[in-house]
Amino acid sequence: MSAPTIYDVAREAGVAASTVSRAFNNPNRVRDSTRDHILSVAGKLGYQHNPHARALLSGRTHAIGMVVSDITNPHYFELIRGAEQRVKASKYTLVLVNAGESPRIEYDHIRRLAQSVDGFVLAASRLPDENILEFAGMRPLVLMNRELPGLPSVIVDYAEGCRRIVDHLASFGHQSVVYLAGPRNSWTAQQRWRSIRQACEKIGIEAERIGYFIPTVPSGVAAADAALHTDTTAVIAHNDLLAIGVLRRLAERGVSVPADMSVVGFDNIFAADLCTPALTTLGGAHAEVGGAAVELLLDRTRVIGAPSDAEPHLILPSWLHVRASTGPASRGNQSH
Amino acid sequence: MSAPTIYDVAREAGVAASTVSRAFNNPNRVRDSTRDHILSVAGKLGYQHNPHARALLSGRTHAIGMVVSDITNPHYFELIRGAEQRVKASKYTLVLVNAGESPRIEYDHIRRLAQSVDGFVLAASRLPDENILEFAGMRPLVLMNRELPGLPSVIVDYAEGCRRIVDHLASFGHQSVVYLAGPRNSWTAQQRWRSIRQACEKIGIEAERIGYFIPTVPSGVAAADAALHTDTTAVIAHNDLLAIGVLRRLAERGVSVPADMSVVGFDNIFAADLCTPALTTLGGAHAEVGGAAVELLLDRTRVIGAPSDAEPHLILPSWLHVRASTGPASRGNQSH
DNA sequence: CAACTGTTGGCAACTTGTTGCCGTCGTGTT
DNA sequence: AACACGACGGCAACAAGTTGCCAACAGTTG
Repeated sequence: MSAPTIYDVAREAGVAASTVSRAFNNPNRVRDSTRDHILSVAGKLGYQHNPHARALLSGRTHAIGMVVSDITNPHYFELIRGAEQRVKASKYTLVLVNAGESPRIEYDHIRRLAQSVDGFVLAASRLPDENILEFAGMRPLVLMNRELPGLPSVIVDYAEGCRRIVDHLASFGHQSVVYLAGPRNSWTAQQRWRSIRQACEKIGIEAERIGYFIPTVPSGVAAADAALHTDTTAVIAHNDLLAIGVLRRLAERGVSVPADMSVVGFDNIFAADLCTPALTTLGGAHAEVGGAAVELLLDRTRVIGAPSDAEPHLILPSWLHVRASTGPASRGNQSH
Repeated sequence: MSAPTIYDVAREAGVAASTVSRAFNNPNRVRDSTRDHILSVAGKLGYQHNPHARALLSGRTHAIGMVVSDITNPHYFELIRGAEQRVKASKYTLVLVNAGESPRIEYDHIRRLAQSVDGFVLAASRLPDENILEFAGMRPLVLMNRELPGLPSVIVDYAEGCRRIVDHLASFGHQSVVYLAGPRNSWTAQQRWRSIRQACEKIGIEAERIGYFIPTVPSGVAAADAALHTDTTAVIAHNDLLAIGVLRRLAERGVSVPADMSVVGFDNIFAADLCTPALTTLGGAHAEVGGAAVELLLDRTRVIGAPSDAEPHLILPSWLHVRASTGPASRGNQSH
């Protein structure tokens, strides 16, 4: 009726339960012939490890958790795909949890999951540093698109990317840019704003940040309206979803893109190439970020407790996809 | 050092471990004052249940698994969102696993997860009936957008939806439609083709099915090319991703939509409204499907073993979003 | 042939939490 | 005052594995 245990296998194979256990975990502690016999009996009975019993003693669950701040954001697709690809090659299972842009939900989920997985990768976590460090003390943990001293992380090179965006806009004669910021507690939002400002300073154009926006299409309404209150000719939206929302709103309000306003996004999601006008956006090696993060995590679950002195910080390349939403700056667009 | 156990709590509180256990699980088996004392000691020590130890004995894990056939398909967003919403109101955790359109991966994942969750919801499973029944014997299980006699399921009303699509196309004067089918092992693909054919028969227009396509944008190339080999004036793609791929390919080949060819999709994903021309597509109460499936599952994890005689089959409504990709049939488009 | 070494497999203790069963204690009833 | 009963808490067995330690055995060496 219920699932067979090692005891069933042991009885059937005429050995002790401990021998069955060793046949699986410690193959060279049992003779090859015995081991083959046990494995064949186990196969015949359809034996499967009970993950709970195993985890109870060993503390290892052969699962790793991937926490994404919003699973409905297509940006994470490539991250997830890359992570899965890498996990598939190991004996681990990837469990996904969605924080839905809520730090509280993210916190609760991780806390609950902490005892059920061997480690975490956090994608663009919205949690404050203290919380992340708290979890890092419980399980190995790797950050994606977020940095925190002492913890391993893999990020896309947004600093360089922001420079490219600003250079691109400057080359079109724009004298100012507005950054439509992502969530307040998003590390990438901080990072992008800093990089944009620095790049602007360097070449002598104005930079302004507006708001904190939830990076979704509907937020584009508020973001676009706020941008129109300034007299900028170029906006950089925190991500493509927000940028697409901005494009829509601008169209509604009769502002033509890129003639009156240039718009840039981040992530190069699939829809960026579909909207009208097609969106200029910063892409990156997202799948590689996912894969590398899992790679680092698996290293850390094997050898435990290397003190977090010189944890690796991988920075993977980004590149600008220039499409139709950016163009030459208009002169004297004071009237909105 | 390591996490406190009930034994630590018991020692600290001056009671037996069993009393601590009962204080949590069976509150009226211990006196209120004792219970309060235990809970306060537990709080002070930061005690947390070890889910593995608990699961080992009770078999309950307070987690439910949601398996989606391809997490990068935006169609599942609403399903996931609805499911999460409903789960949040319970004490359960939702773990997502992605099958990536591979039945083998789906099978392995479910098999591995089977012992770690209290039940499953399968979204548009690609597994053969036998496998699903096998898993249904192990854990409570609810199907989304798939039907299987004896198992509870929640589906969108694609039958009615297909009728609406066909009526819509017929009202534009189309004399034939081609269905660009989804994966061979997709129940919805079968169901849609059957419904389309019946609807066409009823009103006397031609229906043809082409291929089995992986429902992604890149597959649209092959699908569009195949459609152009016929002399139809209207295609119904298995989902919006495929439809968008078809739109792209048609544009590449200079076929104008909807003048030369009408295109319809399924799911009403967010990009359907962005592409050019905007896509006519069948939407549905997807979030409600997710919520209802979880609801049914939670019912089944509480009361176990009601024999699967009259399991509920919920059918939630669908509706057609008419956009720019459908229009009057062209006359005599024999030349491709 | 005895002593030594290495391989192999079994026993039993251990992981944490749950639960059936039993003893004790206090209160109420007759 | 004796008895009965219910409430409460403890003991110990149990879930399904893992692992330290020991014993048995085979093979090698002196």
